[in-house]
Amino acid sequence: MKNNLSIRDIAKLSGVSVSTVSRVLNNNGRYSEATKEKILKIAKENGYRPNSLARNLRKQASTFIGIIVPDISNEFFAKIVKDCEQLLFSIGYLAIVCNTERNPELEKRYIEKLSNHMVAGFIIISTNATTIRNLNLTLPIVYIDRTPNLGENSISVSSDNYLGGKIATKYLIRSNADPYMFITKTIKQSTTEDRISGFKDVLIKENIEGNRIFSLNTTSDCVFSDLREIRKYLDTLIEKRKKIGIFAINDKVAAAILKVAMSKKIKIPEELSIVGFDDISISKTAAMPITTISQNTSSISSQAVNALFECLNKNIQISRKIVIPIELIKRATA
Amino acid sequence: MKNNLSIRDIAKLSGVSVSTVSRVLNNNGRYSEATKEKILKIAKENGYRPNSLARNLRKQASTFIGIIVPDISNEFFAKIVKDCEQLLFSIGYLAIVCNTERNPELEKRYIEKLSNHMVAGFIIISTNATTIRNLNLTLPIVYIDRTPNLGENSISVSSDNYLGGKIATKYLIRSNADPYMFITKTIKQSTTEDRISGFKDVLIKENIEGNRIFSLNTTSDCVFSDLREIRKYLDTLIEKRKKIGIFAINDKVAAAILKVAMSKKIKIPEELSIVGFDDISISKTAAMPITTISQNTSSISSQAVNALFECLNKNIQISRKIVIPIELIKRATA
DNA sequence: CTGAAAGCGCTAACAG
DNA sequence: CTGTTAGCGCTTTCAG
Repeated sequence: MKNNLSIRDIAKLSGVSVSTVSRVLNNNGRYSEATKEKILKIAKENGYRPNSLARNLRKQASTFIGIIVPDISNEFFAKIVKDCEQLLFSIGYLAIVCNTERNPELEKRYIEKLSNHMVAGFIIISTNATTIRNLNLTLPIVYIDRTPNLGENSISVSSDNYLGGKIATKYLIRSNADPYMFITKTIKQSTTEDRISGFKDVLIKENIEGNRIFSLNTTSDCVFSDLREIRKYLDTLIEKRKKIGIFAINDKVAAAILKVAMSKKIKIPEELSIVGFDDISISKTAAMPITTISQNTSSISSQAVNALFECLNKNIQISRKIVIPIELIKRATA
Repeated sequence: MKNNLSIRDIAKLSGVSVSTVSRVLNNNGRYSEATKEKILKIAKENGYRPNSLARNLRKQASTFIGIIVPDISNEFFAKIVKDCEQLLFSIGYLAIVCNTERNPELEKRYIEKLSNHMVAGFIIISTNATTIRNLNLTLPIVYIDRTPNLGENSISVSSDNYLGGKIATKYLIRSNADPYMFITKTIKQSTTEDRISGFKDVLIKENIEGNRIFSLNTTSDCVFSDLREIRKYLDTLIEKRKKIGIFAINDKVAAAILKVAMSKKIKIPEELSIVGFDDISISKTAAMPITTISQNTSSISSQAVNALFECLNKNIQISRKIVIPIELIKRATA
């Protein structure tokens, strides 16, 4: 195995000391051009690879970043993880990805394990904040999507969910639709709460009354497995013989509503307008392109990585709340 | 920072030597119950975390596995990466995830970087095999999805794409449809090739003639961005006034065809049958549930992790080709 | 410009 | 049952 060569072997082979080899390999100066050439040549010939573990140990540093995420098979999360990973790699870090399934116990175990001097910092996507607090970590952490209500120093990056909720609702009202919102069963999340707040605040401002939020007894990931509930609610709404406007908590729910509506031959957007949230691919692949509030995932990722990078370099824990603008994407459903 | 305590600090605090602490921490026996209790207590009180980097360095081992994947925002890949990651974690490994975008240069850089004693092995999903060969790695590698034609020892895990192609085609023919296949522009991949072979072989056996493969000038990921080509092909086929059966290279393409067909009011499955491949979520969320060949992603992942684990433990490079059975899932489109 | 030596935190002989 | 010690591969003073 040529791979097992150490810096000492290279030193021996080149007839110099290990420190010289190290200096050459790290471009630390204080060596002659001739030795440099020689060492580099020998290192290359032998396929020398520096042992990053040893280097990290010596430098008391790590080139790993832990990315904690509920589930990368969720497209929205996958995009963010992917972007973060690629940005991290471009600045010399590697991403250790951990799927927690929103299981707080598992999440805790991941974070503990990664804290064992393995990672330089964390990017934590959509977490339950409470589990983190107990670990009294000193590593920099950037939270994405869900903002934990920690008083401590922390960085959070998320879309302007509140404004998104408002814009979607206003748009529905402006197109003369009677606004309703469809949400799913979900653990209390700041993002969802914010979208709902946006919706409610517009209703108040416009003096629209009544309970206009329909809560589906399913999660967003399973919304397609049983459409009967949506069908029932839609029947209720259609009876009113007014143009209906539905703000769906996310694109999956919007797509499910669209599917039911089309099977009922409801005219979209004439009789029913739908606005989703997230702008994931389903809003393009659905039978009709779905109007939605787009989250700028690449901006989220780059802001998160930048903030983390800043912490890492300055070696301080900064406190910052970064809000990423959202955008209404007008397509066919509203 | 309590985190910075080392084993030596714990030793000092407990009034024992480092080796005793090490033995206790690793359950290596040869210590009294009393010292064990004491050390564990002190370690806990001080929030001691063993430095895994140092441990790995000393043991000449790594608890990282590199997962190389084109793109985790592709649902099929995401599922596999997620399953692998979770299985790896359950046996004590952490996954370093690398998105290569099918860029051979980037892929090479990732693999080189990870080879620097950082990872114990690789899971490489859907790669261009040629780039690997040059790196003469000694680490165990499991290939998923795409089987590189390396003569060397290597492990590959993939679905039975050939049989999948055959089953889909036979099913179409048995339901009295005239079989055609829709493929996309893609780099030469063994998986795609196998599905096509399956299709072709059935045609030969059934004495069905003519060029029946329509090649779309797009990639699967972009197939929805311009449906005109599909529309055109569908027009051509429908003119024949026979029941048409389309085997789509994957579910995304199937969903695009379905979308176009529905907008043309073509009766499905009476006039047109569609069978997809992969069984990703779009086949459930589409306007009509799509009949498809299901790839058992969890089986793929577990076989891959098992094989890798075997290599890691026995410290040998085994050679094995694992083929995962596929399954026809009958839904509404065929 | 170069080398010797210390030591990052840990494990594993070996000696007692 | 416990301690001493060497050393994993590397970087980095400190001397020369």
